[in-house]
Amino acid sequence: MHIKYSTSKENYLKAIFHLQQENKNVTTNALAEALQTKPASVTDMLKKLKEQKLLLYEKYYGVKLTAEGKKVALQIIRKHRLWEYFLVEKLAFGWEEVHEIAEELEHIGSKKLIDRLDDFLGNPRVDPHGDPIPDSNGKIEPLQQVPLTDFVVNKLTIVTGIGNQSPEILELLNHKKIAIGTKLEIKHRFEFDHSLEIKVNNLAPITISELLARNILVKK
Amino acid sequence: MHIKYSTSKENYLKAIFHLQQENKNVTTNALAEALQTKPASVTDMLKKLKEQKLLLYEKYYGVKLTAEGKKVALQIIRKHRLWEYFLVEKLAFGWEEVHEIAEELEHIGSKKLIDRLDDFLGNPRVDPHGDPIPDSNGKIEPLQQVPLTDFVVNKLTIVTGIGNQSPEILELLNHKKIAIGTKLEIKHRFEFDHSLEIKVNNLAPITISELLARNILVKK
DNA sequence: TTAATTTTTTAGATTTGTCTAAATTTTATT
DNA sequence: AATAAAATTTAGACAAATCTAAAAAATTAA
Repeated sequence: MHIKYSTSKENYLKAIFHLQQENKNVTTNALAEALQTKPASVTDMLKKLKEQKLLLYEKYYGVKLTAEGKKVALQIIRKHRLWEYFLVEKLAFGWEEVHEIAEELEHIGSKKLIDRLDDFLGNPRVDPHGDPIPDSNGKIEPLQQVPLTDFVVNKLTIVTGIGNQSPEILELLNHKKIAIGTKLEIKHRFEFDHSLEIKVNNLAPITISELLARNILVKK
Repeated sequence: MHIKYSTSKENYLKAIFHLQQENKNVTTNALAEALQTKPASVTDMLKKLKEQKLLLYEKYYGVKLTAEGKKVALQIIRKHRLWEYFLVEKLAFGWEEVHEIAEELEHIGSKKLIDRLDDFLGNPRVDPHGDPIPDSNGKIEPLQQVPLTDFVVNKLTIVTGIGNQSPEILELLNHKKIAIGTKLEIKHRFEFDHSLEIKVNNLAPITISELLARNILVKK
């Protein structure tokens, strides 16, 4: 049940889970990129994880987590997000500086520790980045995303998806330097045409149309 | 300055520091025992630590930490004790169950994290076991120890030293199963002859003489 | 549908920390 | 002081995780 996996293996499982989540192909190269390592090392590790029945792997074909692998990944994500919440809420860190520290803390083993921490923090449901925190059993709410048109003014958020995948919208988004993961903040909503003045990555404000805003999905 | 050492190396430095502190000979066997490993492995590691100027080592002679080695050891001890304090005071763990978890947490790198944690906890000066917590610069108060005769009733403590090292007292202590590290609690003080009724390691109470009690040094 | 390119895997090496078994040095005993 | 015992070190091996360079498979392009 509570087998202890190496930090490295835990990181592989987490990276695979995240790639799956984003509907990306979980390729050897993508994993190497995500884990800052070399494709050959990824192949080596996939064979070991398959050995341990944490994932299904047929060479050249790709990878899929087993139920057990998913369970392990979710526990790491739970730990990561609870520690991030702790760092921001209790130790007054900024939300942009906690990721690195949580990358270390997430590999601390004790389940009792993390369940106590969860209670101490008041069982938060989302971390400081707006990502949902899996519960003690690994259950996780789907990411709350809304069209930018429905988001409040003067609150920082992050682009989590694009409503319409046409080349035309992508061209426009590209021109405005908006992509998944970009930080956004609505500064003003113009009632006349419902266009929005927004800050992209904290740069000087720009204006976008309502139609575009309706197709930008943001967190929470 | 802030070189990152492996968990294993940090554990060696900490073990050496503790053995030095207790005025024990820092021998290869003692280290193997403390670290639950084999003497041959200790020799291998000592050569590496010497290489990195964390300690002085002449084969067959023994070991002594350099200033740098001591500094690293004290930072780990600081982290260990602050995390223990956190676990007991904030997460409601019992003081006897936190050591294991702190053994993992003490290897988390960020100095900023530990300084913030220190402030969050109100800069405690001793951990839940009564051991002093080194400050941010590695300064540590000497361990507060008092003769058992001066200790309060009904408060758990730990034997930290023996006042008189004669074979006679050691024979008696041995018979009563009292050694450094043993848990003690005074249950009653008899005014007639100042003898003490005490519990040793939470077993059935026994009685000891004032003379013996004066030679048992306990924490805090 | 071949050929070129990209992706992935294999083979063999390296580093870190560990081990066993044997050799060496130190310490204790007679 | 010689010998026995204990402690320590060396030599050689191993597992985990990584790497480089080369080979193999899959994909893309001509």
